Amino acid sequence: MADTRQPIKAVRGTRDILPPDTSLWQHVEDSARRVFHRYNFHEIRTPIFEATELFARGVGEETDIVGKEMFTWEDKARAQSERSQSLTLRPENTAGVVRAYIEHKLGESGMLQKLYYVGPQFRRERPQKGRYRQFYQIGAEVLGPPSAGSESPARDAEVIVMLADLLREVGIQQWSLHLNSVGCADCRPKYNEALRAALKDVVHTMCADCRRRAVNNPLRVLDCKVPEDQPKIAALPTIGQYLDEKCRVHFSEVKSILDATGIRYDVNERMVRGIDYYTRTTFEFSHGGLGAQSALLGGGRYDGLSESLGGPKAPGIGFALGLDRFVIALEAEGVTAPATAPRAYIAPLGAGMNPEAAKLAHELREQGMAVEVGDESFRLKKSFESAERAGIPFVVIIGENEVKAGAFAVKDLTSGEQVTVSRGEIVKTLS
RNA sequence: GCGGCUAUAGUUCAGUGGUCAGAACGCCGGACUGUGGCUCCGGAUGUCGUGGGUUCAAAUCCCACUAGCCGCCCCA
Repeated sequence: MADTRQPIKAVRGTRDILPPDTSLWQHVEDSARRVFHRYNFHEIRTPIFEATELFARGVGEETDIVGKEMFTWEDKARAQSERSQSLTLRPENTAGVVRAYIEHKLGESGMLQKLYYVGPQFRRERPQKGRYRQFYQIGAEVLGPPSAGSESPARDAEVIVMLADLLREVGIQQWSLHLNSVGCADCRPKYNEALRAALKDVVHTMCADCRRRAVNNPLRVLDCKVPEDQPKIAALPTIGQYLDEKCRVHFSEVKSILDATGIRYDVNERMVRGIDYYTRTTFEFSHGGLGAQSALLGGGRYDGLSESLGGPKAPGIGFALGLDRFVIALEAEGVTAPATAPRAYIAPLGAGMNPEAAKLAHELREQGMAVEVGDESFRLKKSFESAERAGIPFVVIIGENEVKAGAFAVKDLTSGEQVTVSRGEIVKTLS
């Protein structure tokens, strides 16, 4: 038997989010839902765990996420009717959404699907500020058959504009948008080849990290922060030079729409994304003051994902926003959630007054008013202090005098004024 | 997964070998027996992260573990 005095703690990389922090989280979630609905997005809820195969095929076998960061277990068969299978806590939600799109044949409607989700994701990384093993994302996906317009650069731009709206709505001001195109299945391999060829000549003069990246993932070399390497990196070929005609046109139309809507962005040809499925447009909104985890949200187009999961052709674009980091950014900018306190504190005074207080509280709550109730054992001073501390503007006293008179004493804590009102007038007095 | 820093009251922290571990804020009680904010008085804060070791003696030194933070990798 374990020592029962030893309290059990939240496991590494997980945490509790408590009030009043939760109200800031709700502020972000409520804002997101509001903004998304303006853009005609609808919520989808997919399972928190899926077949491991989904992420292996969707996110990419070679990615860090799939290679070393997934919570995976073998779910053993316990009955003849069950089969054993490998399951994984979702490390991201796009694969699950596309799986659902395919499974429910949403493309058959011929309509563009505009879906958003809110929920926990799981990655087994080293925890840090703004990086947790259970973290929360808000994301959205636009996908559908090409005939529904899913391939249009207008979709890319609309998603990005929506995010700028969300940032404004929520109150984040110090953001920057980084934009890139990573090309398609035709032109990206050509760029990769060119990059490898160029690196062959200079990589031996670069830092140890770069020498390793040049072999594993040449695109990552572009991310290097070592000052001495910068001139060499600047001389490497850029993806822009290798985009084919269609990709180039697509990218320039995305930019035109952003220009038309007044969204500021930097084209960053060195921006590399960690998930295999991205094609053409990729983007990232970042925020200062987040330290090593500066990315607030990121996304991009994934024209081949549905097919790689065995589905129909269904080009799409989406993003994921890290709520944990988003909230840190909000705090850094001093954004606070609108305060919510009950309207009145009902203070029963003296033995036998609890039922009277409960009766009044119930009547007020039935009419939609939020109220808090003290206890007949409290001295009045304690009731007033409790109301004061909770930010409740009115105290309603119910004692012997009030019951005899058939009225309540109502004190406005802001003005200090106290009046006596009948049961029938109390709602008006408190409103 | 790698490197570094850290862990003492609810919170922010002081305390680097020697009576029973401290401050501020917060909390509780009283002055004020049915009236908050200000003031004054009093009180409790705690297996000093966990487990070992060294020592006559450990919050303090050593080791391991756990957790957090910073950076790397990577990423939301």
